[in-house]
Amino acid sequence: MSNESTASSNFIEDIIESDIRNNKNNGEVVTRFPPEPNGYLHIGHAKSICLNFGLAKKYKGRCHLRFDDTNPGKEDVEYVDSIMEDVKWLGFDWGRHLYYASDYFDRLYDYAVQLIKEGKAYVCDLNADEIRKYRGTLKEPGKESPYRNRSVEENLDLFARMKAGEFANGERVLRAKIDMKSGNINMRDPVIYRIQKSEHHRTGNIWCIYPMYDFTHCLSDSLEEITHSICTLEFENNRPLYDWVLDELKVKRHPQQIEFARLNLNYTVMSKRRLLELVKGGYVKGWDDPRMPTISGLRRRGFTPEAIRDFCERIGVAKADSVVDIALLEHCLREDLNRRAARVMAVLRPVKVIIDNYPEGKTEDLQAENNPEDALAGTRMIPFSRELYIEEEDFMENPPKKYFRLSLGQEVRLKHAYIIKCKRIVKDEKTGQVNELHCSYDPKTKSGSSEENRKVKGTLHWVSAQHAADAEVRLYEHLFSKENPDSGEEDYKKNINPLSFELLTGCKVEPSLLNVKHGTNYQFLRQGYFCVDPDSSGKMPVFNRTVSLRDTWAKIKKKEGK
RNA sequence: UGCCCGAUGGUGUAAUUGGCAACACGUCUGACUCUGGAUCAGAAGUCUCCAGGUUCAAGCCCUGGUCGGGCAGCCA
Repeated sequence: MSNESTASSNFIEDIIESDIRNNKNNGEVVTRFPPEPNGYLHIGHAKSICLNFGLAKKYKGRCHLRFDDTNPGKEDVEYVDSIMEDVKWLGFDWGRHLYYASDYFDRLYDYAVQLIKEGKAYVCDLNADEIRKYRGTLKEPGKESPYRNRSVEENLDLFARMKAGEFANGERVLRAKIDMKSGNINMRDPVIYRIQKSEHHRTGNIWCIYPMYDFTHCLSDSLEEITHSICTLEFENNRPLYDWVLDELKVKRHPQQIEFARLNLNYTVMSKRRLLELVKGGYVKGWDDPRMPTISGLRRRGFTPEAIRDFCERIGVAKADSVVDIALLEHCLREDLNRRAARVMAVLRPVKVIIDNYPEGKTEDLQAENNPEDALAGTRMIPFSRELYIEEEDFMENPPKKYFRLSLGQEVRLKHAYIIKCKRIVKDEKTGQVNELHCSYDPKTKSGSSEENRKVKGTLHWVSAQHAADAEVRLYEHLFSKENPDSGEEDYKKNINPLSFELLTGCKVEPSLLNVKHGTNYQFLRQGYFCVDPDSSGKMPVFNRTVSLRDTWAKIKKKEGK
């Protein structure tokens, strides 16, 4: 596992290295990952997590996990728990540095009082609608609120009464007194506290006023002595406000906010709002639906933390918005799984093969390597007998050229077993469907025996019919059929790929797969990587297709089809 | 005639901070193979958004454009 080290540097590291050279913050590097617990983490968060924890590790600093829980209406412990689980699963450790913005509510309140005392904040009685109107537009400056010049005493009194619960939701807010004519709308006397009489998942009902993001975030960073506060591009316009609050309050540590471009992936949607909608609307089976780009979805799909970290490393960090090709994610996954997943044989769409010249009732145990990429993975025995299953698509009555698989009169090797030749087809009289393939085998061609080293073009996977276990297999593809499903012209939900999920029952797998541990990754030979779903039981193993193998034959077919 | 940010092969990032544009994914060839997997070898593809300027030298600096993104929650 050497997927760190020599990746080329990015502009954030340049800034940090320069800060270290100048002994800024005494050369300390402290970062944080600050999720709001209002949804599940997704691969875009993974980029931020890898960045923040990675930076802390690289520069021997630390990275905090802080829940930005200032909006009780939308937040929930369910999300807190899942976020912690996901960060841990990704392989990061915040140690004792677990924080909640809600832990700072008292201090934040004191800071607000300080601002009021210095005449830099005021209680405003305008309602939300009026505030919007006074704010002006992108092109026109705003107007000052009629409540802007209240006395400090009156502001103090009103703010205390807001806290005491004397007013209804929305009746008053606390605003920073900055500049209603600023070109940056965030600076037009932003609201920093609002009344919200709802129960908070951690502080219960003791607060009925809650601080806004712009006030909370910078001060939380400062309180935790963060040095580099890394966030996504949409907060660029908030940076002047971030700096304003810290400057006016004259805090000891003033972290530097640095923005980077969030991750976008083609064939998927990433916004929390969209993901929530997919879950709540029943378009997927939950936050951990294997088609979701959530960490829990990827985990259930069979992704490994290593693959995700490697991906985050490779995509880099920059300020230009971009869309990463999902093929890169899949590449990282295959690369990791290739060296760790045990090979097994599973027939997804079985067709029966009868080897006429193989003795009835005979069973042989054949040795099979578990992973050709890993000598330490060892071998196992798999049973072979007269009746087998092979993959439906591995036989064609009228094969096109370059078809290396089984057809009438043609030979193929059965992996780890013998070379067989197809002699006769038994079809259903009515449907014409192939029921049985009668073959002969050549006893001299047993795998491992050196006498007969005849080469055949094709090698198939198979399972012994009497020994095979039944299994359920769930096939997944991209959730959306368009590269950019949410481009705006149409409802993104119209672009959901109807083939993104396919359920296969009656699959036949080798007996070693009967009692397997949830989450284990396997490679089904010639098919792809699959992992054991939590729905799996000792009676009926259930596998999710994580990702298919690279398939040159499929590519050839596709090309010729066009 | 608001403010802020960005632009380098198809995609994502680099470029010793001003020195003959590189890496990865993808694509295409070929070799090898008891996985049409993996691996190996190779190829095509960017004259760095445009126009000026500074300089012996510009993807990097300056000026002006063009195009793209973000901002008008009592969300974060």
